[in-house]
Amino acid sequence: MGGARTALFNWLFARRYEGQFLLRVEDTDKARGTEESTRAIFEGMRWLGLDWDEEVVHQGDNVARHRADAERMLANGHAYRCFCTAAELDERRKAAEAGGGAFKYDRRCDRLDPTEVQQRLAVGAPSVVRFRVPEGTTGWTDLVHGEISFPNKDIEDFVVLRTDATPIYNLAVVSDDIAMRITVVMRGDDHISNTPKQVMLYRALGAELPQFAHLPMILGADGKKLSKRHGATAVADWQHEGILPQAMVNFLALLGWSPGGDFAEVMTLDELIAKFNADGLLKKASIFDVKKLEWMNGQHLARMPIERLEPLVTAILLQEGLATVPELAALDDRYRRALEILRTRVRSVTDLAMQVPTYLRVSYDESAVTKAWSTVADAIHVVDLAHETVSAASWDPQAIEHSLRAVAEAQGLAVGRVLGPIRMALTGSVSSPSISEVMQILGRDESLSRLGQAKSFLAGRRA
RNA sequence: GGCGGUAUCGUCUAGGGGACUAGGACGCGGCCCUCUCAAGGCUGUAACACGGGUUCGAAUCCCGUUACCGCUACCA
Repeated sequence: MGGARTALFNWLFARRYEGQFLLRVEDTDKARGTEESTRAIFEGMRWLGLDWDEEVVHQGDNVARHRADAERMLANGHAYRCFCTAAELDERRKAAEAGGGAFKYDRRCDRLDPTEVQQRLAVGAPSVVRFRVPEGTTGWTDLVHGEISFPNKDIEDFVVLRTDATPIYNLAVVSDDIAMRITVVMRGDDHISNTPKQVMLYRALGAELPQFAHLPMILGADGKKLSKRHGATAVADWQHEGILPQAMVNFLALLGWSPGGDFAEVMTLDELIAKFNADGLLKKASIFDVKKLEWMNGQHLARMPIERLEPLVTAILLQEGLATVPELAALDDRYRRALEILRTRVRSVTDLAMQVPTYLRVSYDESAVTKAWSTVADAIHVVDLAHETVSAASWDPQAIEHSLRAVAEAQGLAVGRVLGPIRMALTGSVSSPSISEVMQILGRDESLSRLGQAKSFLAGRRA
């Protein structure tokens, strides 16, 4: 989710200011990224509607340039060869920490005589390339945080090229950003401490600095960084929960960004693009509030064009085996009418789909039966009454409902005592849209048939 | 440990020295509407982390403390 939010902000920023949004897979560390996870990222972005300009760049394809950049720094004095092995460094680190101090590389290889370096290289001694951190302080103006600076003395000479000549993240990123002519870098604020190193690399490589914007993290309900433990953490998980992409985008956009002042929280993508600005970027980490996401989803569910909602519901219905194509076709325009009256009653597309089968067939849930038809004799009486009314009258659900109410009043019964049992007969449930709406969608024949079915069921109960 | 970042209702936030008895949204409670369930309307609950300054005046500026997070790798 954090990655999705970061991508969204980059995308919104690019779209708002008519820039370009570029996607790069940072796979420097072969052990990390798998093909599957990058595919999940692409799919998640597509689902959210975040399209990118230009072809995806794979960092791994640019290793030659990363090396060349390291060589350049070696040549212009911004970097040097270091022959200390990882094991040696480890030992020194441990020793320093045991003494209560912090370890910092002592630059001993920087003091090596040039001929000594040549000799070692000649005999094939393994080495890494280290960046020579200059004196002074390094800072930048962050779009989110304003001025940030670090004393260089707190930064050790860091490795930029490994023993196997593969680049370290910080070098690869800077090298690629320069090559791709990146002007704005928006990323998680866990990168703030990396930034001074990158700033130094830009300078050593003779490149202009991009603008940096460090976005706050997204946390789980417990205030800890979002992880698998928090349940649905991947974009696809929410898709399967029945969350709409536009709701997700809307929700995510408001996590760490605010248009400021009084504003309506439910916004379309276009509205978000129009309002998005760097000023509204917030500094504080925020907690992923599932309840609010669900509310937001309900809002979008109720507002989106019905013709876009329908196919989403159909897909779930078919996939879950809750309905068949002929069944839905038989419903005809009553399908959309059903969706129309149901959409304000649910908060997810899946919940909406679950409601549809009621208009295809009835089934009685035992607990609903005991609740709605608690007294069998009364239930029979009411259902029978309804059956008579429906069959006698001309088909006008509204009028029928009115006459049922009239009957209830005449007999001194609360309206609910009459419509409740009928609702059960019609929908097999204790809750539904209004009786006349339900009858409208079911139609006269189906309504009659369900009333009849309820009569015989209740007769069986009495016996 | 060092360095860096953050700190307003439970949550997301408005606020950028007086307009703040701190506003909105989600959630939660109540009321209205109502055949049920929702939706909708009205309403209640609830916060400036703490301590010092600066100032006539501080949620807003400065300093410190605390808490949380990040970096401190031949991870990204």
